[in-house]
Amino acid sequence: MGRAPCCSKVGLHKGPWTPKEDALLTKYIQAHGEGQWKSLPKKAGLLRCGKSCRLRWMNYLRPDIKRGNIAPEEDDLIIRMHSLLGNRWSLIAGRLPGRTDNEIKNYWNTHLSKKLKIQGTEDTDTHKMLENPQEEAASDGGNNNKKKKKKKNGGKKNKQKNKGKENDEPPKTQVYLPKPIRVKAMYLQRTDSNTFTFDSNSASGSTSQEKEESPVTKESNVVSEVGNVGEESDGFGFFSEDHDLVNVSDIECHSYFPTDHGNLQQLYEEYFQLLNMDHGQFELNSFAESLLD
DNA sequence: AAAGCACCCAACCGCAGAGTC
DNA sequence: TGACTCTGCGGTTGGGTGCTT
Repeated sequence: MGRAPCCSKVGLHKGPWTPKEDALLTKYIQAHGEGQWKSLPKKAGLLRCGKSCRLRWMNYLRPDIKRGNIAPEEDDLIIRMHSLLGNRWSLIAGRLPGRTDNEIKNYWNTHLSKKLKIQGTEDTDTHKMLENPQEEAASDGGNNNKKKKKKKNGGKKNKQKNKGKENDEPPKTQVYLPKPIRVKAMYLQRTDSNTFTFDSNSASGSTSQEKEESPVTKESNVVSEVGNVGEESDGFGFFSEDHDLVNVSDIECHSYFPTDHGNLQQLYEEYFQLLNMDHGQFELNSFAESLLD
């Protein structure tokens, strides 16, 4: 596998984006849609590498980005999802509408890992919730070699929150695979009539992992005691009814995402059950197996 | 007031999977 | 089949900002 030349190319800008660059990128994507990142900078008149453009769009400029103020329920979900999935930020982000993997990663590194370390509720190396927090915290020795800077007293801005709900999960008898929903940018596609459309198929997930998951999508929508996470068979109602393109003008981003704690809780429960089920009973698909690594 | 420290987060880097030729 | 490109992911860095001393 070769590596595409990227920012090492001479003459390309690096570092913080200027408002002008943001405007150029946004304008281009609104006109032509996402994708073709390699050629996008040139076409958009940007002196950036495609990778940088993609990152800027995905993590900052996308219209459905929800910035700042991680809600307590999101905070809680991140912690528990991390205990199940480890550092699979994109998967975790996929369950937190409007949040990017980068944001969650940053939030984890700056807030949550610290918090859990102090609370001793998770082994930050194995990502498993600890049964005996005190012992584990003691054995850890308080070293975190990955951090380039030592924190004093665990950080002055560290916000402690009362959790204590890790063992609240009621026993479930049925297991359902989580819906492989990846909340992505609204894929704006130009149509012949010069109107923009939302490509629901692309938006449902296009990463390599989601592609693996896709065969599960249908099966995972079986009616469950856990509760149907979304509406109809669309998961979060992200698709139009006929799974065809819909006019972007009809879309309001916030209305397509689960925002209440109940849905986030359901999502977590799906993962939780998946990871706790008896492997012998089921033939796990590749997605499920990947979660169990 | 200013120097040093700690924190936050946008952005970069390198790797790897998938697709294409 | 292998080389190459495109894309996405996770780890890491470094500059800006605010707090402490």
